[in-house]
Amino acid sequence: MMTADARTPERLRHAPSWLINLVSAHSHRLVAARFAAAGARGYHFRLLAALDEHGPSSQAALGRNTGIDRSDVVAALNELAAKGLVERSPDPSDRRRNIVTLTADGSRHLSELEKVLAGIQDELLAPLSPEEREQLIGLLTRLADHHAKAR
Amino acid sequence: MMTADARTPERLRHAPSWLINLVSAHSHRLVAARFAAAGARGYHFRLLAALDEHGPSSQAALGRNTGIDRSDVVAALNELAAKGLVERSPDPSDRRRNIVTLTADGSRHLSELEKVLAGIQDELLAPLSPEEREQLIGLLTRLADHHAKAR
DNA sequence: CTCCATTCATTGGTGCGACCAACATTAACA
DNA sequence: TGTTAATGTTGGTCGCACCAATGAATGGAG
Repeated sequence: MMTADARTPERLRHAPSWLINLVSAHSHRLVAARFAAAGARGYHFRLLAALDEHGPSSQAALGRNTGIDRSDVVAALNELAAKGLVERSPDPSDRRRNIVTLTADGSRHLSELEKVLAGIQDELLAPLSPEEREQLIGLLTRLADHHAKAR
Repeated sequence: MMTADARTPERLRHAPSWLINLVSAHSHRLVAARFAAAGARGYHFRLLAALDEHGPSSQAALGRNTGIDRSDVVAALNELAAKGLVERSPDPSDRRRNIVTLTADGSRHLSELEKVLAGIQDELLAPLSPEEREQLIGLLTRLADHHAKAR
């Protein structure tokens, strides 16, 4: 389960990497559980969101836009296509590519997942005031941006 | 790879769960890489640290003190024992238990890993000022504690 | 003191996320 | 044209978290 109570080695209690991992693990549990209840997982949401944002895309583009490995994109798309949330068709102008399109069902499913996600944010940040939430988001954004640039 | 650049669906860019995951993924990559270079992984460090802190312990106690599932404790201890970092001996006063002890080598290895970890913290928080680091640690600690109590 | 529930170590799974290597096909370019 | 690069796909690996079941051993309730 992993809590931060007695079960955390003392030297780790204040190590940022540990704290981040703890909170991340918790958020991951929340996401996994709620998404599973909706018949989805993280990769699905990311892909659907990218499709909704950028419109029909090749699989390679999807990988780039979501940070998901090409090979994992294949697997996740198979799952999404099996559920009719997404459609794959060959790109006539480049026969290497598939054009992946969001279906109406996929769109609907994405909205669901968005609601689920919003609920999770609230639960995750429950103990923080609105100002503190802003602070946290700001700090994390800076960390993320910094490390994103670095590679 | 996963950066926060163009490759992040817009609706996720400001979702705390996403940010936390991004930063966590980055920290995880750092930890995994550096620990692997030292021949270890996260579970190893946690177990060694718990042993150093609480002294010789049963495997169940180790699981409790580290938040690692009992079954995973077994596997990780096998690896540590194979490297002579840890020793398993039957508890004479309770024959169900093993008493796990940190060896001198284990102690040395733990110190190494501690240095590695310290370096990672610096790198992870590089873009933040000392005050901001305190802020972040404080906020994360509150989140971790909150969610730890809740279960 | 006996029976039952609990604890313990262990085995063997599952799932998710993140990676990597290799391959055939197709495009782009020098 | 010949070579380099991109694309989709297959088939792995690893780390972390978690679950179910089992046999051995213990402790507590009656």
